[in-house]
Amino acid sequence: MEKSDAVAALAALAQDNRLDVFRLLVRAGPEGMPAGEIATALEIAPNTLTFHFDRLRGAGLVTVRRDGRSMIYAARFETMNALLAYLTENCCEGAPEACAPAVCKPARSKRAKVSAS
Amino acid sequence: MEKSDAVAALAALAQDNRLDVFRLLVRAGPEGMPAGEIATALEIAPNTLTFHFDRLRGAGLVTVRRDGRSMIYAARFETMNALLAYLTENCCEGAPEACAPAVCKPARSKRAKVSAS
DNA sequence: AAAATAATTCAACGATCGTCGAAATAAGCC
DNA sequence: GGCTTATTTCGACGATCGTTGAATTATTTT
Repeated sequence: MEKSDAVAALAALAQDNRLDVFRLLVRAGPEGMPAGEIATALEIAPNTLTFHFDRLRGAGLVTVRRDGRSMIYAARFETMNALLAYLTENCCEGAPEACAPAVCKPARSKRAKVSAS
Repeated sequence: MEKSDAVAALAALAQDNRLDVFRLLVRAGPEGMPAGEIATALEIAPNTLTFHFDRLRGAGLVTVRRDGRSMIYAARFETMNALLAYLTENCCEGAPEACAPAVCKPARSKRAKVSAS
């Protein structure tokens, strides 16, 4: 992961609503969650949510697909792991054996009911 | 670590110059580095650097002490580890056994020459 | 005390951020 | 076709961001 990618991912997560959205998507697992459901769960206006999705998507932290009239957003664990790897890598330069790499995996393989925070 | 602390730390790291500063301080180890040395290493104006130090310090990622007319800044590994723990924790809810926690340690115990970038 | 060095403070600036309201687009339902 | 639902687009707004130049404070040196 490049430094600019890391900055983008950090910036994407460095905001209350977006961090909530991402955490919710992580808990929702790889199957993701429709935008409307996220909006009601976190009490964020739909248009504001779109704005945040754009930023998360720009940072590669989220994917979208259409399902009927719903947009299903899902966390990209690959990017999150790359970010964690980048951050730990920086801390361990010169002494890699002292550091434990971080791994981010979905909480559940099957979609599950998730409450807001 | 609280969510607001995590957002603060993420925001502090989500900027090119600040990420560079923090990485440099991590490599410098617990003994830290004088502000002027950082300024020349990264080619950042001293007043601009002060601005970024304030933000890093506000997020608890950095400490300062005075040494003569120099200000010595040092990375706070404790906070960085708390951030990494917070981020991985979010990814592992419901399946903690699937996740490896991240640890951030100083690269060297003794102060060493460090180049920019 | 005067001069030099190291860092901070302050006001200003354009740029980006996060939110809102209103309108537009997209897809399913009658 | 019209009607409803789901989401996005657009323009606007105040707020914060990152940088700069000039002035200031703190400390050491002579």
